[in-house]
Amino acid sequence: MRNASKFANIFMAVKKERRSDCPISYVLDIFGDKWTFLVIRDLLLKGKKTYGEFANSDEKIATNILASRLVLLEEENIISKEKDPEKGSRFIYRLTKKGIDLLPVLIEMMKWSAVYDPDTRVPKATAEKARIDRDAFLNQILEDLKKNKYLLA
Amino acid sequence: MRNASKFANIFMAVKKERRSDCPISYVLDIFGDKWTFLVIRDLLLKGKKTYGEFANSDEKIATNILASRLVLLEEENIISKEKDPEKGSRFIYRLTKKGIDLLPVLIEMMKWSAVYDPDTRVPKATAEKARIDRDAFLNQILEDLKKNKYLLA
DNA sequence: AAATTTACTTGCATTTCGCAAGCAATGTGT
DNA sequence: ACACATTGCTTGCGAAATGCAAGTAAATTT
Repeated sequence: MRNASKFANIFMAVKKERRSDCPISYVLDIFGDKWTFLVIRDLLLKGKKTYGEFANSDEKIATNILASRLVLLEEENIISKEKDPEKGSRFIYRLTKKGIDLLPVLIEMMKWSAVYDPDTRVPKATAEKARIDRDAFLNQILEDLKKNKYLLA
Repeated sequence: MRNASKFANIFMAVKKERRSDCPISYVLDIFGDKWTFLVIRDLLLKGKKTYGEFANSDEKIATNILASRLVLLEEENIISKEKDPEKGSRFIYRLTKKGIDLLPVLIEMMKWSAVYDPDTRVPKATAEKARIDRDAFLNQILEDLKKNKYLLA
């Protein structure tokens, strides 16, 4: 099958090949830009669920970028997409287990920013709780997720 | 001081303004690309210390990109740079405390990849240890760092 | 003093981003 | 039934970032 890749390039979306077999690089191959992790944040910590809600984030992601990232995240099985049963013109995006399991990464990012961002908006008490008992903090967020409560909502 | 920013633009490097006050966004404003975290990985987990070593990473970063990222990381006080006392044509890059404190983020990325990358190169035993006792795993890496031993070297 | 090592810089083609506008499907009001 | 709004995208295009190859400069070795 010599020209299999050339064939695929013409007729279908082709997964970019990874740059190395390193686990850090695996994450960056998916999340190595300024936007993709923000979508996860919105889903996990802000309770956003629709295209319009993502598009209205504080950071003002461009709609074409947003659309391409949602496709990528769905292809990677990090999010799923379904029609809103209450409104067919709307779609609900959800995190899969693979997506929810990014929470520890986000929490460590938050902890780092809480320490080193001089203008952090992470409240002292929140930073303390995350630092003192990380697992409890993490489980609290997961519990809240089931109840539609969100840390950064 | 009305035209302070215009003034600064002409005569000096200007920090890009942040997109929001969100702690995740703070991290992404610095690390939101496919390369910057790899430099941290090389310093923290591979024991690389020089420009040439970074440039020879598996992922083959372009030298102009590498140079720009090293400048950025130094500006952010995440790394420091000094002449190699044993060879003046060479520079040694080191992580500051702020840089070393990114280790938890890297570890969580590794853990996630160990679970979800079907071709992960993280050994089962390593993944297990990181999962069962994260703090011990983290401290082990920090101890190893002092002895110039590295997890991914 | 020539050759090599090391750390970059420069020029240029390619890719991605970012903004604004447009479009299609569904939903709503009259 | 028909216009208008909402929602989720797509398209076009200028600007910025990336990626590659080649070049430069300082220190080191031979």
